[in-house]
Amino acid sequence: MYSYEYPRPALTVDCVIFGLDENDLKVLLIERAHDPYEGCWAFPGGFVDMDETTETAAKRELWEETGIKSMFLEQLYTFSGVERDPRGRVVSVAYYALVKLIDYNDQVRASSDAKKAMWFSVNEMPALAFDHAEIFEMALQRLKGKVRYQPIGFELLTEKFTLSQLQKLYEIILNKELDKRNFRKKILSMDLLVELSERQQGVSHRAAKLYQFDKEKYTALESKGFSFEL
Amino acid sequence: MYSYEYPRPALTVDCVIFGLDENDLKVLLIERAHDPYEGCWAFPGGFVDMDETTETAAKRELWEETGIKSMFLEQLYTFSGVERDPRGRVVSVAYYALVKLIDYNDQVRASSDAKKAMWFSVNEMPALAFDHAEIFEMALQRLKGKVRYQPIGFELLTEKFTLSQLQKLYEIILNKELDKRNFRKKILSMDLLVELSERQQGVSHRAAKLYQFDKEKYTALESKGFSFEL
DNA sequence: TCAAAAGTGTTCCGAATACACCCATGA
DNA sequence: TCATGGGTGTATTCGGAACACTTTTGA
Repeated sequence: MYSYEYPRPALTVDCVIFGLDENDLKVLLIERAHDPYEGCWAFPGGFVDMDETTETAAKRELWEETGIKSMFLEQLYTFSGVERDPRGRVVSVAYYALVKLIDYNDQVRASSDAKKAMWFSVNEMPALAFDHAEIFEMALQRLKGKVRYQPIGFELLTEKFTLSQLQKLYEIILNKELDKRNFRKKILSMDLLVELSERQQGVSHRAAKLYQFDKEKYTALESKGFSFEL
Repeated sequence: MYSYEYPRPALTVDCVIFGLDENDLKVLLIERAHDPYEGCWAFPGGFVDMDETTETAAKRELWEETGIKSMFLEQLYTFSGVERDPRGRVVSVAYYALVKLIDYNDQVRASSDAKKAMWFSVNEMPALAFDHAEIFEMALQRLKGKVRYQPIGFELLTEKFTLSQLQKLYEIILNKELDKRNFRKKILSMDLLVELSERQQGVSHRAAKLYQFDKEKYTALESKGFSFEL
């Protein structure tokens, strides 16, 4: 038992994990096995230990619940509604993460059997536990906003990708169609993509060139006041 | 005494309060009266009560420490470094606020005597307690970023203002000079300002027209997908 | 009459948009 | 040979940036 002179809220983290498949932006949810909200879907999360930051806690939860180790992770917002957890006062620091979905599909599915984790399209979300619907809304808004002026979209793709895949990504996230020629013109003019000598494999049409995002180049440009904007 | 099965970090809020005077963007600091960091300057803040959200707590602290009641207030970031407070584990949710400085100068000064509150130019900051230097940096960056695509700058001015004052505001915050004609053209073309029939008083040169920000109009436009961008 | 800030338009340039056809490949 | 997506250039429009002089007012 731990005693304090004044009462303290419990502190947790919750993670909104975004992944992209062929046609959809998805998030990973976990089915709750216990009350409250038993059977309800919720974002993975848990208590913050005394010797870790909230960010470390978020990474740990992600690892424990999905097997995903390294990814883009950013603090979203701290939710502190007095009644947000029926068990008592719980303040939660929410994070959002971007993962290369296909890389981790198997691990997640493996851990699914134990914990019932599942990817849901952001357009077909089930009812969520606690105030997670609010967290979700904010995470989606943040992603939509951020993707336009920071090259974080690449975190959702594999290392090598075609320009069409990249365009599709933006179309899915921003939820609007983009012109192919204008998109390519703009993205290539930024000089952040490396054209590889490889090409797409096993497609029944002309194979597209593969590209890679050059993070060093981006960091260099950024520090010189360059702004990525789609 | 309050006892828990697992240890819990203490939860606090800290507030970065921005105000604008003639020539400078300023923040309000409080001189610490006790250890740790006695005599050091720090942002106003304190513990979160069990029956209030972090936002409520931030507003309360602001009221207690400065007498300022209503202002723009937004969550900044949650700081959770394990060693950020030498007394033990303390997680702090930081907020930033924008106030019409001249309105509150007196109240703040009144409370100054008791608590030693003082406005510091953001360009002449003293050493800060805890990790408050980090909080400050983030708050300033956030303000600079946000001011460009949301009309929050008006929160720093009085109800009625001249276009030159508004331009000065942006020049101070963004830290660069703007062209007068282009600025006026742009800001007026947004149709968010109401031109009043009044004029400036007591200046020893041609008196400028006074304007007012039309919040209703902005909310209406915003919901129709309008984007404020300077 | 001088100092100090208010107020006002036009030109130029670059970026964003709109738009349609041929090419390569595997089935 | 056909279906499927890959790949490419130009003309137009719109917004941002640069730029200087006249007006008003109180001291």
